[in-house]
Amino acid sequence: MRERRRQYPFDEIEARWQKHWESEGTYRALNPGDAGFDTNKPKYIVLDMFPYPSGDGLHVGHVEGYTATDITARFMRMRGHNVMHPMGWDAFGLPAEQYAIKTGQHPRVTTDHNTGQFKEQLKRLGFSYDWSREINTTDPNYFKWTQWIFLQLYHAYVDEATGKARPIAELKKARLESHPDESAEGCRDYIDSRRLAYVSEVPVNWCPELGTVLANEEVKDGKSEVGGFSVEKRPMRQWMLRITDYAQRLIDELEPLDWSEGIKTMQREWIGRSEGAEVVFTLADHEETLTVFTTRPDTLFGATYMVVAPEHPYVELLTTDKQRDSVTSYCASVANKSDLERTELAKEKSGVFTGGYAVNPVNNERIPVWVADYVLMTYGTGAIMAVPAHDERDHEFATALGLPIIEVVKATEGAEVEGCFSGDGTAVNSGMLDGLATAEAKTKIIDWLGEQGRGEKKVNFKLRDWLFSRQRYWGEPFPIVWQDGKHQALPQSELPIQAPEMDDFKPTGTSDPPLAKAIDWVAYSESASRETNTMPQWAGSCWYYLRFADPDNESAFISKEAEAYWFGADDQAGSVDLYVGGAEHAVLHLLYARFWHKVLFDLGYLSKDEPFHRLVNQGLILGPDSQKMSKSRGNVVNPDDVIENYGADALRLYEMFMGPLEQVKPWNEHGVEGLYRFLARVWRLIMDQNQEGEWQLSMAVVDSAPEGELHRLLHETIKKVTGDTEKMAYNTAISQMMVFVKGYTAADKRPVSALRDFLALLSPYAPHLAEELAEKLNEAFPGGSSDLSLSDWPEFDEEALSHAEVQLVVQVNGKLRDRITLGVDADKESVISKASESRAKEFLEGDVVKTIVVPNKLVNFVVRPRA
RNA sequence: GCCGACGUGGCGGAAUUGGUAGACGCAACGGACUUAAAAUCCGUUAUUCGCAAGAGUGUGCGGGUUCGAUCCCCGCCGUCGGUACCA
Repeated sequence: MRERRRQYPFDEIEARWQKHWESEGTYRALNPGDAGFDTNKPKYIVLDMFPYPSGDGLHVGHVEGYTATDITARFMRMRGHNVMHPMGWDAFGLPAEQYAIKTGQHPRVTTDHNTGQFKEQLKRLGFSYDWSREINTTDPNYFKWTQWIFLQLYHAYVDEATGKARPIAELKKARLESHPDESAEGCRDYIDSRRLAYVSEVPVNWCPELGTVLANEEVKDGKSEVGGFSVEKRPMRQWMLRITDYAQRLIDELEPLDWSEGIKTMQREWIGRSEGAEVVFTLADHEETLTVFTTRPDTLFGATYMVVAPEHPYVELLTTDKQRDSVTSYCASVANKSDLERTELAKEKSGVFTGGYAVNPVNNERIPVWVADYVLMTYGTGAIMAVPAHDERDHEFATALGLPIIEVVKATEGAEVEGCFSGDGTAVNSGMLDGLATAEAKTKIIDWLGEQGRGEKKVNFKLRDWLFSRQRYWGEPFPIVWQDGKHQALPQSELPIQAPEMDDFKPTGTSDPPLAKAIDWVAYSESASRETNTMPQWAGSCWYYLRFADPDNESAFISKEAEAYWFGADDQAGSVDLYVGGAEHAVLHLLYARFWHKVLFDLGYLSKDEPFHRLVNQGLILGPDSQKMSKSRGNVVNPDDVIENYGADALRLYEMFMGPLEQVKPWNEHGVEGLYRFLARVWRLIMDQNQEGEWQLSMAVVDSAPEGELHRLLHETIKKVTGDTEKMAYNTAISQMMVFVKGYTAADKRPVSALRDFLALLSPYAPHLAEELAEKLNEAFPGGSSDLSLSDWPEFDEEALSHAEVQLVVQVNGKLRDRITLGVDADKESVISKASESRAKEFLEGDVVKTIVVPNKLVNFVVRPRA
């Protein structure tokens, strides 16, 4: 291939236009207040999920999503929008830090090198980014505001009455009024317990291999999502963000967004709302009570035992001397298990009897309390009532350990159930509930429990608070110092808090972060020392889309004017008009970003409660072997090679032509060639080679208007490409452009106006070639606009699409028998008469029972053969 | 197990308020141009029977609704993604 002659000079063309766009600032989006800002233009934000600039450079998966957004950005620009299409770098992160540990090279150096390489590669693809808005999460001018947002979280709480965040100062004022006698310390503890950013000593996911803790969302199947290392539970004092206060809103406010149902469902399930009741059990030999959460309070009569989690605070209390040894050793063995062992590998349920008993409030029966690791301390109350007849887990446990099973729900008739029935039915053996359907039984028992003061309705969520600190060097330091064992926020004026220069990035080997080694830095004052944890990588990506609107602002994270214009100018739900990225961020990034956005909205900094209006997830591109691309498989396609051989336009076009954006699809080595040939045909549609082998404008290009078939083909193409580009159905738009080129190549006179319109349609897809050819046309035929990518999108003429005649299908009993041609909108009688004279005639033996005519489409004769 | 998406030629895919299945591209085959090749251009290409005209079959499998089903309904099978003792 390297030796093959180029079919058109894409290398010269592409380099030339990229230089032109850069020097002219062609794709600069203006802010309100900028010279030349046009108030009449509607705004449109097209956003890519910004990349982590890894040392491997750009891969074809990046190119897919970025090309899709680039096409939409260019399309919307041509349709008269002020388009913001920015790019930046999510540059804090593990690989640079690990490289630093290995080589001693500062992560800053690695990061700068990699971002430079990424940017070069992006520019070679001709993406119309507004580079004046470029941001980098590791830039102090950026993370200053990440830290500032953390301070907002720290200084805020959620007001229960409104469900909205408010300044913590308001809470403090109210507290002082309501508890005038409380000690300063007591008040402070109360306030600290309500902050959206708080410190908690809880069992966290500690990954020894990575030397850091991880959020729940970062642990998959008991292993770290990054690297797949094992993770263990370890109690540590860590920063947490109170995302659970937003659980309900994160579900409700998802509704109006233009996201795929699949992603919405994933988020909803992650948040995991479930409705049920809390039931209070008294203990047989103690004053204390044991509260459980259940979604099936109607099965209370079937509760034959209870289970508490091994970490439950009452384990000690409940355990009798006789049982002490076995309980202690059971809890110890559970504590040593990794998450993986406790869930994945635990096929068999295990547990031990504590020796203690609780009393079932509905019948005063004594039921034994067990401790078992199938009950999680982190959900509900960490204790359950076990109804082995109607819960599969309880059933399994009871069966294994020989505990009694009492049926209290009868399945509705007809449905034969095997083993354990966990569906809805009719209550039996349940005293006052007998005969009631499950839903009614639930209501009745909850009311009864309420009257007795033994329980109430309750909603629970699976979502946990967000573990927000990491033991890393290469991340945002917290704007926090510790004094006398208490945390204290640093003032905004001290931001940004920068990490100290260090040579040794290695983990400490303990749970202390590497920053703890910078003794001078940690010593903030004589009595105060700095927080040495850093923020997780998600912090910077939680709000970057906001910063693009006002990237250089030094006095605010975004100006009010820029915020109002870009993020609040219309009434659709969600601010960013189009957001494209991989589905791997369906829960993590999108959940966290929505949470921060809502807090900033509540505090009055933003116009809308949701960040992203329309979300599209691009599908994975597989290797030519239909396997996931990976270095170890050796099936990675490098975009640089493709550009070298076929040009950026061909690469862009091929990736869009492969199939629907959202779909997973394999790379085909020959596929790019097909699109390269198409672009060469476009070139030769307008250019010819003379005898010296030089390219010149084709003699076939004429200054006249298209007529007849050519006219119709043009307008069909405008219509199809416009509609498909709107729908992001880029593959079918490209195929229509191929049809156009085929039709116009066959014509020996090619009207320049039609070619100009076609190049406009092509320009979002193959911007370099389109721009070059438009310029060639302008040189020979004055009157075209000077910058094709900023010209107006062509309009189609509905009249040009009409045909005088139309082909109809003739069917007999639904089978295709012939095709006939008639004038458009021919009346039913003439359609039937012509159809019955067609070749379908010989199949009309028998009685025609019915005749169906679909205007301009088909005729179907329903024939019953004569007996 | 549960949730979601999907299943169409040799391959990527197109077509659905139910109305000509296979657009467009790749690959393959045949031809033109060439000393030859590359590039380019033209043609064929779901499958079975047939010299042909034509006929039969065909959108994962089995049923159903309908004049008519790739599309709607019921039941299976398979692939991919997510999730996993959440009481």
